[in-house]
Amino acid sequence: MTKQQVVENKPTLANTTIKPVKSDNTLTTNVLDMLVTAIVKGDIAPGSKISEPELARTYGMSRGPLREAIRRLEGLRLVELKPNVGARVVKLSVKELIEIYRVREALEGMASRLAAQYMSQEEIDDLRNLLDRHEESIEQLDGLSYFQKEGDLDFHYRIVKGSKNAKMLELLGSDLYHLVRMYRYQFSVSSSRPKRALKEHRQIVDAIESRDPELAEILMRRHISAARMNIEQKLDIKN
Amino acid sequence: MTKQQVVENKPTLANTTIKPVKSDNTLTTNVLDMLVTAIVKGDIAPGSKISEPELARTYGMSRGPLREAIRRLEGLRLVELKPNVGARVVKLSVKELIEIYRVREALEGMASRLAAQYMSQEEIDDLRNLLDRHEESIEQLDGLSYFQKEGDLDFHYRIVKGSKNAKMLELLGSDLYHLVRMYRYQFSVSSSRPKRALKEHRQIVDAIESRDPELAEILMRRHISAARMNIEQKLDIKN
DNA sequence: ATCTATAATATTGTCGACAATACTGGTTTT
DNA sequence: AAAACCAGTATTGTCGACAATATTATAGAT
Repeated sequence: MTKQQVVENKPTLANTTIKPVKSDNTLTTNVLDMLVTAIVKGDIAPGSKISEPELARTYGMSRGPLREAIRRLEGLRLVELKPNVGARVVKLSVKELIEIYRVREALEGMASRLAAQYMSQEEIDDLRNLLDRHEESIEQLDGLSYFQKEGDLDFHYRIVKGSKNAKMLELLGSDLYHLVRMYRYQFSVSSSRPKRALKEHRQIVDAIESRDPELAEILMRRHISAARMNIEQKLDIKN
Repeated sequence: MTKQQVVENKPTLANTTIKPVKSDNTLTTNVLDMLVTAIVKGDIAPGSKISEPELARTYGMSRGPLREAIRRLEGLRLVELKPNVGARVVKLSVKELIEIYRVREALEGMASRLAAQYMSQEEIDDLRNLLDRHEESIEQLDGLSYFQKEGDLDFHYRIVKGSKNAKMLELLGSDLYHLVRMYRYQFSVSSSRPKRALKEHRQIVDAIESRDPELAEILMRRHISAARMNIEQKLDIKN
């Protein structure tokens, strides 16, 4: 009888969208996971320095694997490395956040276009279910924070997956969404018009189900563009 | 008196567009640069396994820094890591290449749009000079290989830089262009209609100089889309 | 002879120690 | 008092050795 992992199937935890729940047994990957969530949730402050000796003591391991994990964090754009000095957690300015939204507009617009061609009917149905659950969450305000923090990205992630373009999934999943989530935790984004957003989500799904790539792309671009302008307007004063 | 490694300063030609020629004195970054060019140029075969002991012997260093470099290579998507097994050089299928071109279409389309807004007149002039040089290269066939292998990406890189969007530059520069170059070396891409491409490049610059974001995006998307279809047509048979 | 199981080998994972560089505080100089 | 210099300390960079895992080779069974 092997160590058959019973991976629980609850598909709504915070990190399900980003990485599968397999707990690797190498120290590097373990500490990497921990550091990712710690950084995204702000437990390690943005802009703060990452001390190898301190972390090694904290996690009870040697510096070797830790350093490797840090090099991987750099690949995820969550820390910045300076030779002979060390790693600092990225501190995202509003300017950078805006940049990310421009990238998302381009990338997810294309993803929607492709999803309109390649997404299966089953995936579309699932997506509609997801949106129904989001609607409930919005009605009763308790689940509201979930929807805003993670649920929204869930939707976007599924569209990208529906594009069947692995490279796009990789770029968004491992480079950008981490940063977006980090931002949301950091500024504890109050709400960017949840009902309006939900409506836009539904329109996008409609376009996809109609197999209208052109429209799907346009709607997604508008949707993300609107979110960007919302941020600009809300945060333009404090750099 | 310690074993002060004298690292030679050869400014690895191929990667000039991508990263500035600062020769860091840390072993990890040095070997990283070497490995990047070795992989991109195919000196290390696609799909082949990366042996830590072997490379350590080759470069005369210990496995520690080497492992860190490999972790960074993973961030650049040039190798794939499997725990307890090791790293393999990515082997790009035509399918993945097509995916990359779809991503480029989206991303660089947006980059062109932004460049039409933010590129300085000086940058535009430089760009025109670059295209003139490309034209010469095409006339006399000797420089032709340069234009096709590196010059083309030079053009695209400058557009992206002109967008003033650091995140986009990061994604394209460190994630995608390496792979595109790798592909070109690998398949020694005979030529994708150099004269036609040059003409399209000029049209794009025109649109940027006219400060017409809409048109700049459309032209760039068409340009990349055409390149993609060219590849599809040329390579669709063999997987 | 093919397949399975076990042993030998090689490779990856991890650790602690030392060297090289950056940072900190205090002293000296103007 | 401000700036420059210097010593002491802490952190990062590198190394070689050992442990854990995977791969290969050998031996045995059907």
